[in-house]
Amino acid sequence: MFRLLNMSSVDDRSTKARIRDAAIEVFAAEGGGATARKVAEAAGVSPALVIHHFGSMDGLRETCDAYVIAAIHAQKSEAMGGGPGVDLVGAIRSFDDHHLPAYLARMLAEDSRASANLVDAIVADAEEYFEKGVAAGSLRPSADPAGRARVMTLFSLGSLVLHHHAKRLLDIDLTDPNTQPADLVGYAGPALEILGEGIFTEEFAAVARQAFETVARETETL
Amino acid sequence: MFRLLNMSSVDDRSTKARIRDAAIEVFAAEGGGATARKVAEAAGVSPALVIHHFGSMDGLRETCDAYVIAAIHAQKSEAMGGGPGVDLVGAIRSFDDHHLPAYLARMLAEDSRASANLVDAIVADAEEYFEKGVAAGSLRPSADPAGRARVMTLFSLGSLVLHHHAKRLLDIDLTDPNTQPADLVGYAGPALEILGEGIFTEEFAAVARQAFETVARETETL
DNA sequence: ACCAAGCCTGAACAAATGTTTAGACTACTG
DNA sequence: CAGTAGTCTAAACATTTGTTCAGGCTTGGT
Repeated sequence: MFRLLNMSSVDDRSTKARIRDAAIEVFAAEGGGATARKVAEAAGVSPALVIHHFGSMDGLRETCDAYVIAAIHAQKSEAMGGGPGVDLVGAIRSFDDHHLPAYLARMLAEDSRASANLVDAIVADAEEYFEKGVAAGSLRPSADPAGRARVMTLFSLGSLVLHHHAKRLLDIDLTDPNTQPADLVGYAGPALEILGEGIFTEEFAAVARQAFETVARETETL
Repeated sequence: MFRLLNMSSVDDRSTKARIRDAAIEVFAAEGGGATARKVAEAAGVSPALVIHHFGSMDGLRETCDAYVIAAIHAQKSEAMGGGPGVDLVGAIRSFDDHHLPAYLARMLAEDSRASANLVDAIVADAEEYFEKGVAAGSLRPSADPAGRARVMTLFSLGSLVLHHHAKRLLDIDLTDPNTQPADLVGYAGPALEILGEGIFTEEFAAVARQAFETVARETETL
């Protein structure tokens, strides 16, 4: 009854979009425990309408997945433009919607095709960007550029997935777009140190690498 | 009916232990979608018995959490003895039970008190071990030892949580205890490079650090 | 041989789930 | 104004969930 009033003055999103956003919020908060009724309540509609618009809960899930993936791809080019380039978490954090990074964190921890495709795309971007970094002289060349990009992506996204622990350990909310750079000191400081000079001494790194290669070769010939 | 025969010749675990192990397997595979009936089927018992032994599904979950935590603490001292020390994933991978690392990965992604306590304990160990590494000359000293240990733990555990992606990207199963060192080349190689010398060039690391500190200080004084 | 105790199951239960149905209300179209 | 399409809800549906109940089977003690 107040639909027109509400839509024009308060919320210009379509009902379908409002349900989708509510679903992202609920999925982010409750994970697998999200139900059609919880989503409906969060969106202020009936459970039946949720199904009506998305066919099924699986359909809703797929829509949410596709939406966050699209949002990431839209943000990507912008995020890739400035900054140090390796600050993947920072790029993800800079979404308009607060609940999107948390949804993404849940999504990454699952073994779905959607998350696989997304990670593959992120890795491809990282690889390309690392290449530019090397050419520009900001990144060291690597003996295995593709592998380095992959492992670095695992590190970065892993931190995002563990954002609850990051919050507790470092008092930093990696999913909050309102976090200021100053608040990131606890994470960015050590990360910058690790990625700037490593953590191994040169002697130990050499020894470890050699030991590793030896073991690898031994096992290979078995 | 064949209970005694089975127990003595094939499986000497108590029925309760068998249910617990089956539960770990199901939880690891299905996550939140694990049900009492699936656990019962995996254990070869009735759903009623699952509840009889553990009171409720929550009770079963708590028992499983406590069990893997105990297993980790038991493994810890052994794992800390040899190896490079930073190879947290390797230590976790070396469990007897194949499904334990996968269960752990699921557990870490959740915001439970059990996972918080576990991560805190792992961080404490890492901190202590890093200290020894610095003293022994294998690890560089850090401007923020505690922070470095925390961020490194996030990197390591994050890779474990994302083991599905690691498997796809690097063809490595971080949860499989049977993985040979040679199979880890794709992960350990880049990781060793990153942690050995960093990824930033010295010039860029200096610039980034300075830029970061400036921004942090600016925001602070606002 | 009897009894008590523990292990275990099949059947049933209430609650919650995703989904369907029937219909009310609104808005646009001829 | 009639009608048609779209939006939305209340109620009901079948299914699945965790859990309970009553009782059968085996074991061990006396």
